[in-house]
Amino acid sequence: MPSYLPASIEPKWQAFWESNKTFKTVTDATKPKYYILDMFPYPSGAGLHVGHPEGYTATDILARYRRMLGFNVLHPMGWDAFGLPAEQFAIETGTHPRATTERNINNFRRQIQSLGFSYDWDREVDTTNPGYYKWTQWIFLLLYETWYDQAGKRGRPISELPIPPTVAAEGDCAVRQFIDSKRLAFQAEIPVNWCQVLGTVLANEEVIDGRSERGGHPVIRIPLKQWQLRITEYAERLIDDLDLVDWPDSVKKMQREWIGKSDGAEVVFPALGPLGQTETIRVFTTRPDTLFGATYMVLAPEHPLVDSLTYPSQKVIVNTYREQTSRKSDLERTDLAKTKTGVFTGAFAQNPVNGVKIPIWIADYVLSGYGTGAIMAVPAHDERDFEFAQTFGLNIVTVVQPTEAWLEKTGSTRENLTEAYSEMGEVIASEEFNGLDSLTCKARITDWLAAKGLGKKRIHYKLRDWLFSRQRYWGEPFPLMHEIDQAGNYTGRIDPVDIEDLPLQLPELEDYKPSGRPEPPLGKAIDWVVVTKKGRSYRRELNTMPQWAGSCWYYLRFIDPQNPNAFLETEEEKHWMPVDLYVGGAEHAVLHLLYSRFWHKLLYDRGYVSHAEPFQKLVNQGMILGETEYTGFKVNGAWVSAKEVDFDGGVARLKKKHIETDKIRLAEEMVEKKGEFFVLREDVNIRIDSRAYKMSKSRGNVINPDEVVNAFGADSLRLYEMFMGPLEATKPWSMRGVEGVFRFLGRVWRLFVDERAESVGLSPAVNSEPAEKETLRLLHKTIQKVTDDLDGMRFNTAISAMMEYTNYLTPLASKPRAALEPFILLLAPYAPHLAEELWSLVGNQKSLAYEPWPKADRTLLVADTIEIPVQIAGKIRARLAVPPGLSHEELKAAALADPKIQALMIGKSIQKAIIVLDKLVNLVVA
RNA sequence: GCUGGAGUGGCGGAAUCGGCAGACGCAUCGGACUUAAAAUCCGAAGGGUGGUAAUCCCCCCGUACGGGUUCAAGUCCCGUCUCCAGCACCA
Repeated sequence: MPSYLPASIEPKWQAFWESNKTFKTVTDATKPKYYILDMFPYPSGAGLHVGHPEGYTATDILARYRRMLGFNVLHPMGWDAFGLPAEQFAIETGTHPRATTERNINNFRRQIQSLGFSYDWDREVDTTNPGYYKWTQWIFLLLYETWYDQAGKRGRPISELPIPPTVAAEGDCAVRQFIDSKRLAFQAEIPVNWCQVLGTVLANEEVIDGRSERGGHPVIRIPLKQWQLRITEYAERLIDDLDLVDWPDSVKKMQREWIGKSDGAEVVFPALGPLGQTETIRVFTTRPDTLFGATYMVLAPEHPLVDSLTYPSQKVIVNTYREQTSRKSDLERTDLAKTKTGVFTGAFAQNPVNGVKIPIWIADYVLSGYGTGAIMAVPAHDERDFEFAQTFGLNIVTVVQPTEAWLEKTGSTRENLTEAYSEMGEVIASEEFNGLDSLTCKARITDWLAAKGLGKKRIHYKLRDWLFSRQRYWGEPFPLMHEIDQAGNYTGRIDPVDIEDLPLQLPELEDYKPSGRPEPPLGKAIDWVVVTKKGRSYRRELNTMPQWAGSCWYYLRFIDPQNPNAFLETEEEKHWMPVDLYVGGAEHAVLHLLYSRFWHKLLYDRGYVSHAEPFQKLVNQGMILGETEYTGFKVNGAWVSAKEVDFDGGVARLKKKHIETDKIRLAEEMVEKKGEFFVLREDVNIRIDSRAYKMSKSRGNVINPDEVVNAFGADSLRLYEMFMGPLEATKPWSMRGVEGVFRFLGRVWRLFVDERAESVGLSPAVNSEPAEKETLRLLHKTIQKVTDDLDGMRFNTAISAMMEYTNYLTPLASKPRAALEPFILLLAPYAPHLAEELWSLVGNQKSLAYEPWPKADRTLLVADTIEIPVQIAGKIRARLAVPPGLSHEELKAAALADPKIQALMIGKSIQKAIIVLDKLVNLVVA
């Protein structure tokens, strides 16, 4: 019985593509290029889950489609294989991370290849391969050898850095320090996020709510000397150049907010210390227009002036407060946001605009890491300051006139606000600035301050420099050496490893466990650490790079993956860049994409790449959830309605009483829908919880693609993932849905193959007779629809169209090749194995991978008759079967000739007739 | 709290520009084929405790909820609710 058996078709064609190098990409300048890229995976030990192939299938379909359209397509795949999980796993199991990484990569490759993606495997890259990380290290050195010219707004070679004469006069050591302080890769002692459990520092971006993004371990702030990358220099361009790319607005917005540009002024407040000394407090404000409303100041508890400004009488209370806050984690500091805390230092500052004396407080709602770590507080116009002023009974002075509507809504008066008025408005109680609108006043007051030397215009960013060093083993070693003198002490001189000595390979280590202290494990590689070069002795830099390093530039290496002499060849770069379409998960909206853009801009400034932005179009695929679960609740064996229960997927508790309830997983047959909710079939008063959850090992709802391929084949998996819904949407898995598309592929198979025959062969119904007019019309309609939907990445509706066409063809006794063969080509990007099999079955020798894409003939799309609904007062009362292309008058006449309409028109007259050609007739009657 | 996105049959979803709501698929039901079952093929189906002898046909209601604009609203406007995601003392 020659039924549709993917298990016999799919491996055959995968082997064919591999041995014929069908998808090997050769740069061809005579064709338009199309670079279509997936976010390469981290090869975890768990293997592929069904979320991975969602994006991969979408890009594969488009890659295959573009090839058929005659594009020179680059579609590569590789591995982001450095990083914490491999190392954690290695530590737990005692296997070397290289071994587990290799095993995981092999498993991922096997799984990905079993899905029939058309990657050019000759271009595979692996970030842990020394041939790859040689160039990661090379780019790091480029950062090290670059300074940012703010005037020219670009990174330039460090050799071009102008040395101020005063520095030059101080000698070589001062010059070296000056240069080091300007490099884009630099060392600084700063408070960093230290994670004890992971034994490493983490970037701000890797810390979520005071815990590590990976593993959720607690993170504390300690000062450490660390390597950083000066991404802040690129802040402005990273914002501005978002205008150049076709990305989802949400991602652009997230990046803009992460960079967090705010425009304002830095203002200087003189303050009187306890010893009679005058200290200068610098604050940053975005609202200099409210300066007259500043009634107190707040320093972050960590602010350097706190000690010298605290009066003896306040010493104890201030020190106690500082100690308390230092013990709080970032998490606790934000969690306790509801009530503001703080203490008075005893000192007063002078408001520079009106000379008023205002008290200086310390409070942990002011962050040491942002702006200057100090603020002028304007309680009338800032919510946080208002709350603080209320708590401690501080003055509130209104300097922007609230609108009447606002005063009424909040029950405030100008003199007595019930909450802060943070809108712009007319400036009042501000002497010479009265009557201006906030925006004008902001500029005027800034100019006024600048003229008096009391302040200046200032732009601040939330973005911090990128903490780039990690105290872990499984990462790229820094290609830097610290000189030591004969006694073994550091001289302060740092030299890069010579380009010809790259890659600087990771040393073999027996024990790569983090020590739990900030000393990196690489220090244990005694022989590796000490180097003598050109008569100088060095100790190597012991930190390794974060996982992001390798993924920052992999899209460039794919263009020229084996090049031993350069990270990529210029002409190749010019041909292929930028990436035309980049598809991946939304979880990389900030981190990976921001870091990559930063590195790309460095390479652009230094002349190694030809575009300012690497990724022209970006699409985030949505998450695939597990199968929908129906959950009922029981207490002491008795059903409880879901409306009585608090349940978010984990523990279920009775509302108010906090009694934990039993959770019962229910089969679909046991529940039914009643109104808005699902209820128990046996007792419709019991409401049931119904939802789909994120796939996770602990929930046990993970779908392994291998199982799906074994049961239904790769084509069914691909097709189902695309048929589920729009690519960007979050959607629940359904194994029955996979079965549905499998049945569809079976129907396609049977269009060609007679299942009742002895062996696989073309069905006798398939013939070379000309196709009927209606068949051709539907074929071309399908071609049109599938093509349009591919261009718009609406894969689900394209598949629907192909299903409809198949449903039309199935009952036909005669199946002309002219109706079938173009259809194989339409299906090919989605179900390539089946399509190749059918293509060869109808007599082709070659793969269809480069067959020209079918073109819709518009002249064949016109139907003989179309149906026109006729409405009376907006309600459909009749349908007309008419030829297309009738005029307004003809349509109106046809509608009025309809017996049903005539019956309804008795005793009525037409007020107005709305006629949309070939669409509808609507009669407004009286 | 702020900022996005979403809410359509039993389920996933479609309706691309304001013009026939529910395409396509799943689940369900009926029929054909079969000794029987599976598979396959053909067909039905939003709801109505509305009219009718009737499965034909007609009528009413229906895109989270309440209003509005329009000849016409899932689609546009105003307000409310719920869910998802991101951000969260950034001065």
